[in-house]
Amino acid sequence: MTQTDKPRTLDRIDRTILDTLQKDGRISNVELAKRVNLSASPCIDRVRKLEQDGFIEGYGAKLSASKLGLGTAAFIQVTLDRTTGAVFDQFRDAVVNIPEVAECHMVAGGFDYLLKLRLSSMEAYRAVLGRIVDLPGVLQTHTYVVIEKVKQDSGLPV
Amino acid sequence: MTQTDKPRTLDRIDRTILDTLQKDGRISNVELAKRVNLSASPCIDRVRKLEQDGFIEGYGAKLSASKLGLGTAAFIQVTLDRTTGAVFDQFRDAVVNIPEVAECHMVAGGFDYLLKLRLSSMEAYRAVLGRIVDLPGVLQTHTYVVIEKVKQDSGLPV
DNA sequence: GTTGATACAGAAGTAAATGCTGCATTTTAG
DNA sequence: CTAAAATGCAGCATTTACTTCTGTATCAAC
Repeated sequence: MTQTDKPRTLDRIDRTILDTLQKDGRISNVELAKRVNLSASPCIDRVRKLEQDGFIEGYGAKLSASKLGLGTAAFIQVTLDRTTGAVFDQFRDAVVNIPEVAECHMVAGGFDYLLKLRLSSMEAYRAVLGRIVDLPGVLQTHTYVVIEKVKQDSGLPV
Repeated sequence: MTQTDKPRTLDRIDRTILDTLQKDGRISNVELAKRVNLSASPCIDRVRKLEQDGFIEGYGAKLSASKLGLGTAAFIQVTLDRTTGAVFDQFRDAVVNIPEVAECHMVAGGFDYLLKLRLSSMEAYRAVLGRIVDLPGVLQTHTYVVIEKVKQDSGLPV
C-alpha cells in the first residue's frame, strides 16, 4: 500500500493546467486561470491538488547549457563485470556523485548502464571518461558524442 | 558571428539565482530575493537580464511520468541507410512528430540517432517501434529498455 | 577631483494571492 | 422521483507581492 497510482481522474481543465504549467511554469495564478477559463480561486485549488497528488513534482527554470559552458553532450554505454552483486550498488553510488553525469539509466539489452553527460569540451570528456572507466566493476564503455540535438521535450522526467 | 557566448560574466548572486530558480522555479520574486540576500527590485532586474541574455530559456512544471501513465522509458539506436543526403532530413522531420519520442540526438560513433522514448507500456512500445522502423531510410534499430532511473538532473537541456 | 555608470535599498501605487461566503449543479440515499 | 449532501465555481475583501520611481553609494575612467 505504498504506491499504485490512486484512482484520480484528470478532467479537461486539469490537463490544460498541467500542459500550461509545463510550458510556462512561472505565470501568475490569475494568468493561468484566464488561460484555462476559470476564476482565480478554483484554479489555484486545482493546482494545489495536483501538487499534493503528485502529478506536479516541482517547478524549475530551463537554463541554457551552451550559455553556461556546457554545450557538449555525450552518451556512454557502460558494461559491468557482474561477478558480484555489490558491483551494481558501488557503481551507482559512484556515478551519481559525478556532476557531469546528467542522467544514468540501468537498461536491459546488451550493456548495463546508459549515461548522459553534459560537458564543456572534449577535454572535459576525457577527464570524466577516465573517472568512469576507473570505477569499480567497469568492464568496458562505448561513447557516442552528440552532434546535434534534434528534439528535446521538457517537463516529464525519465 | 551567430553565437559564441557573449562575454557576460555571472557573479555569485547570478549563479545563486540560477541555482535557486532551477530547483524552485515558481517561488515569488520576494522569496527569491530573500534567498539571495537582495531586495526585490535588484533581484527581478537580474532575473530579467538573465532571461534576456538567454541564460534562462523558460520555466516549466516537472510532471510525474508515472502518475500520467508514462512510466516506461526506452532508448532506441537508429542506423540510417545513407545513400542520399535527404534521408537525414526526412527522418528528423518524421521523428519530431512522434509524441512518444521525448528526445532525439544525432550522434557520432557506430549508429546515427539515439532516441529516448516515454511510454505507457510495452504494447505502446511495439506500436511506436513499428512507426520508427517504417520511416524512410531506417536501416536497423536496437532498443534498450530502461529498468531503473539511477540519476536524473533537471534544468539543463541536452 | 570630477564625471559617468552601475547596483542597490526604500517607498508608493498597482496587481495578484488567499480565504471566505453564497449559489448552482451534480450525486447519493431514501 | 424527491430531498439532502457534496462538489465546484464566482465574487468579494484582506493580505501579500509586484512594479516603477527616486535617491544614494560604489567604482572606474579621465
